[in-house]
Amino acid sequence: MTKENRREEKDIFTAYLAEHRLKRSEQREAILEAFLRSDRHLSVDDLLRLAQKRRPEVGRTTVYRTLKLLQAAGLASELVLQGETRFEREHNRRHHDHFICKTCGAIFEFSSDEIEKIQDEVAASLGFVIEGHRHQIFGSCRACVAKR
Amino acid sequence: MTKENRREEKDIFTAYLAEHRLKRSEQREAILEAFLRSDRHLSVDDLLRLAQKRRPEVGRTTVYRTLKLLQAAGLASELVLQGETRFEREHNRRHHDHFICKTCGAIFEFSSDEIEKIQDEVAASLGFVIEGHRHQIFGSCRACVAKR
DNA sequence: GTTCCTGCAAATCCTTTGCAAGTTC
DNA sequence: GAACTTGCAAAGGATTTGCAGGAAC
Repeated sequence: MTKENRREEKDIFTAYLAEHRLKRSEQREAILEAFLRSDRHLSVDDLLRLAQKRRPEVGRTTVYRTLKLLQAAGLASELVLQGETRFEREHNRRHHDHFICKTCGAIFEFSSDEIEKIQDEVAASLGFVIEGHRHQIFGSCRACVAKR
Repeated sequence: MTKENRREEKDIFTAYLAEHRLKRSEQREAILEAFLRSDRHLSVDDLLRLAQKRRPEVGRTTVYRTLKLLQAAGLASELVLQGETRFEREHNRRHHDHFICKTCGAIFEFSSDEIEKIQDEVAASLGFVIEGHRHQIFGSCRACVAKR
């Protein structure tokens, strides 16, 4: 992620804090910075470790609390993959779903307009109004298949 | 679910127990019976309550343990919907995915060969071998939309 | 009789909350 | 200085595990 993009998301966070009469803090900055710099799907522990590299005194509780703020600000979203809770960037990202390699644990993203379209049709035929969805595929990735 | 089908699944469970040198028990029977009689997506508590109607002494621990056995025997599968763990019958059922109404909490099942097909194509184009998937849609169901 | 099951209580794991001390505005 | 934030420790909720007594084979 480029520095300019991080700037944009930091500005959004600053605006979010101001709007809700919340305060900035070294911990929140460190957590957000670590979150933005990583392009992976982070667990709370991952993020705690990354944030602590910068500021060793950051506590796990603060990571949980800051993640809630980031979600409320539209910067992060939570996903549960194979029973594990993880977080990814949300702002300015196209909707996508996930493919998880059960062998190496890698997470890939995919998206298909076609699938979305059919999904909409299926929902419409049942009278449903869609607010969101989650689509996860499990299996083995190219590299792991090749190794066998 | 018909009596004959329940018979079939009970036989499978009996065979599973025999094969693994495990024993039958009143509790396991009561839990399986309750599980099969219900066509809903059950939480552990739901199942505990249902099983206790028949045998009040069934404990929560046994429900957890029996559900593990049912999954291993291919009779039950676990799904996590909106953060809640639930179980549904698995044997002889066509693959399907879930639509969850956020307003009334109802769970509907859907399936689309077209979606599966495109999903396979997407996976193939990335070199993935699919072992399974989970596809959930959230929104409002027909009844809840009509009420507004 | 041996092996497996059960329920309870205790232990775990993950996440949230209460609180006193420290920061930000 | 008032209001917010932090980390710790404690509390919560869901699930698992150790164990002594009971049931199945």
